[in-house]
Amino acid sequence: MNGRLDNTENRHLKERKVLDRIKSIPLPAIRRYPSYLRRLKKYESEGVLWISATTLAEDLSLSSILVRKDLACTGLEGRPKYGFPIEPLICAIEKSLGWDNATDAILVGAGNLGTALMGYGGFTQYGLKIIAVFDSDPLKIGEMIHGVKILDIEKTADFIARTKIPMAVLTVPAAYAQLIAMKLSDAGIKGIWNFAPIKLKLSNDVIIQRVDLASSFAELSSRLKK
Amino acid sequence: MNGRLDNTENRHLKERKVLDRIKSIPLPAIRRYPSYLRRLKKYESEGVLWISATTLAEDLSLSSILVRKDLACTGLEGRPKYGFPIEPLICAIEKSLGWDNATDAILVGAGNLGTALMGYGGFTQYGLKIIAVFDSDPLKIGEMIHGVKILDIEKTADFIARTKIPMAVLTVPAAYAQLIAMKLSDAGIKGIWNFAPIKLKLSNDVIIQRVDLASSFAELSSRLKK
DNA sequence: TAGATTGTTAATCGATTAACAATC
DNA sequence: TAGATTGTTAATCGATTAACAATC
Repeated sequence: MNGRLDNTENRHLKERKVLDRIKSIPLPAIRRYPSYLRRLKKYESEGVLWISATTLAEDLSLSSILVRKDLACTGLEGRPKYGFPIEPLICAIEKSLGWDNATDAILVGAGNLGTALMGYGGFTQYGLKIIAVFDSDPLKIGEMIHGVKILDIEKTADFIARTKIPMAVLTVPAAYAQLIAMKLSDAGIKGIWNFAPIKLKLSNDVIIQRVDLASSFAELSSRLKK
Repeated sequence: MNGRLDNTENRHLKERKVLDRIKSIPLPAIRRYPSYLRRLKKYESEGVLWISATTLAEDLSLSSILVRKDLACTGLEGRPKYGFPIEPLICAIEKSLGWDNATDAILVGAGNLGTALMGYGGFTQYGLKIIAVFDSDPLKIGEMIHGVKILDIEKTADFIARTKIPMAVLTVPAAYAQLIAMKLSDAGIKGIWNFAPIKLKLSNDVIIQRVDLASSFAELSSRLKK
């Protein structure tokens, strides 16, 4: 009886701990997760079943303690001497990222950048599924782009409201980005992955993630200068 | 006499200090510089002559102390009560980034992504000047892309060796990225801005800056999950 | 068992924030 | 002068690294 009670309590404690951990995975770890995933999937495809944080760290030129800490954040426990079972580890990381259930998204702007992203292919691996593409060019509307139909950008708001789609990839020219983003926001979008070289100003309940090429180039320039 | 000696010493000390600062500008500051630049240029175009770190910080939703520290790293001194003179401040930041003299670069891979980047326009603002584009597609070779001629990718190594061009923007498909990067490296390229979703492995004297969309999307996913 | 690898607790490091005297 | 803003020195915070007992 006592044993059973202790067990229940233990399980609750453990669940609590896992929850806390999910909430508090440090951002740098989150950013490293995709590179772990890539590597782990490669091992998996080679038939490897177990991997140690030490090995993974070496392959990615990271410190082994860092990798161990990062993996611990997923809540999966490793086995001393063996490391981590690869398949469950992949699942645990994907779950931590929210990549276990594919996120449906729309892509707005079927120009060169939008087309390039559609062709990237890797997106399905990230649990990102583009279910519709929107553009304003009458020549493009109705065409297919990597298996997805291009729809009239005027119908975007309707589409979002109807499908409750949570995410938009924004690849329109900078000059239109703010206006279109506001329409997306009004229609109820939850997150915007913004590729336009503009800082969007929207209500705080829309999450905006910007791909800032200028920052990236600044880093390259300053490293090159040394 | 004494005064003059002191002056010389002072100047040396100051120069020394500036040098130290250049070497040691923290990376996060470097990454914030482009957003400062954008905003400062906007003020400048509006005819504003002086700006305080406080105002700049408010406009960018940053802490004012952070902005003050970042600006201090450029070596430019502000004036209590007035702030910083805009034009010299822009110059100081550009200099810190190495954006004062335009960096010549080539772009390798004239697909959708490469074309999109050529059309971005903002690049000249970053002191990046694409002077040649290379591709393997015979249909593209000889064509113009945003004012730059597309050359045969086979001629890349020659071109680099001849022009001593320091930087390459790599926008080829993932499958070719490593091979092409190795050729660039052998030809003497100093830095590669890598847009292929692949971690390049090159000798350490080539500086590689990767635009990692997976990391960016991971951040968005995890923020959206909360 | 011995040794490698884990998870955890403590130490270090670097960036951000706070406090405040100097100054225009 | 008074008040805003600077530059600098100290405190806080969070991430990385180090140390080490637990364990397969």
